[in-house]
Amino acid sequence: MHQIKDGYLFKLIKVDGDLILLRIGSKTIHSIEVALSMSNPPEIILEAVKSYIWELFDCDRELGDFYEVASNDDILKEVVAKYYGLRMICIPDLFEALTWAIMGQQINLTFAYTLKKRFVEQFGENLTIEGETYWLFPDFTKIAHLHVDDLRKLQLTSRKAEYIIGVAKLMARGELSKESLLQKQDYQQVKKSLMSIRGVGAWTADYVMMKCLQFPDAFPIADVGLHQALKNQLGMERKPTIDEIMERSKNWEGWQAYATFYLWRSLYKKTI
DNA sequence: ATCCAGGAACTGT
DNA sequence: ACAGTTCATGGA
Repeated sequence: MHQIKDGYLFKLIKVDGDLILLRIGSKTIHSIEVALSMSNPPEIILEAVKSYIWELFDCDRELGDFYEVASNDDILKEVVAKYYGLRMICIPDLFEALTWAIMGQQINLTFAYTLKKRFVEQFGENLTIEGETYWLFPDFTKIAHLHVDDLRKLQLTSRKAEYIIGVAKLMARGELSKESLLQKQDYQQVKKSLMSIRGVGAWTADYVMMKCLQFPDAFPIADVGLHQALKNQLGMERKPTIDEIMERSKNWEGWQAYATFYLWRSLYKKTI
């Protein structure tokens, strides 16, 4: 879905039917520089690219309050100092966010990435530039027509295949969209709507609200990665219980998604 | 081998 | 509302 090379992030997007490769860089900490594969793009495309980038990195978020909260929190103090400036890396496409969350349920991340790669390379569009191939996440209209067996071949379980095709069908019928979810604008209402979808429980709903709908207070509290990170940060020999996390996260009110994201980041040992 | 993964639906109480 | 069971498969 994306590649990082020479300090640039490459990402393929589709605007108005055109596939456009973005080369995203940042020369100073207060700027983002984007180059397009399309020459002389019209203004309307430039605007679409700008809003995409803005959403991808959650740029409307003012992080001052979060850092204020985190600097007074024993758990967050360290990760915030370490990854200062990190913003939520969002998944603007609702279908991608839901599908990815469903794929990743109850399996290790390595295998989840394998599944996603197979899914994308089987059903997604791609563009090859200078010998490098870039992929677009599959469109829900295409997935809506599939059968469970089509996804079983990729080693998705029958259940997950049903869930993913079900989500695609809901979206294809116009019964589920990012716009309609965002119109609710009340945390519990949005979460309830998401959880009414087969295959979407509390964890997935919160994950999607965090990574796609940009709720800074979304909190996938049952997440095992979060538990692992907390165990590490607190130097515990066991993972914390849900009750313990509820207690310790009281300070994070309003910023649970960012707290979770920074803690997830602490699990990723490889230095970029 | 054994445990467990960035869970959720289903079933029984 | 709540607890236990089933699904399902690769990574470490």
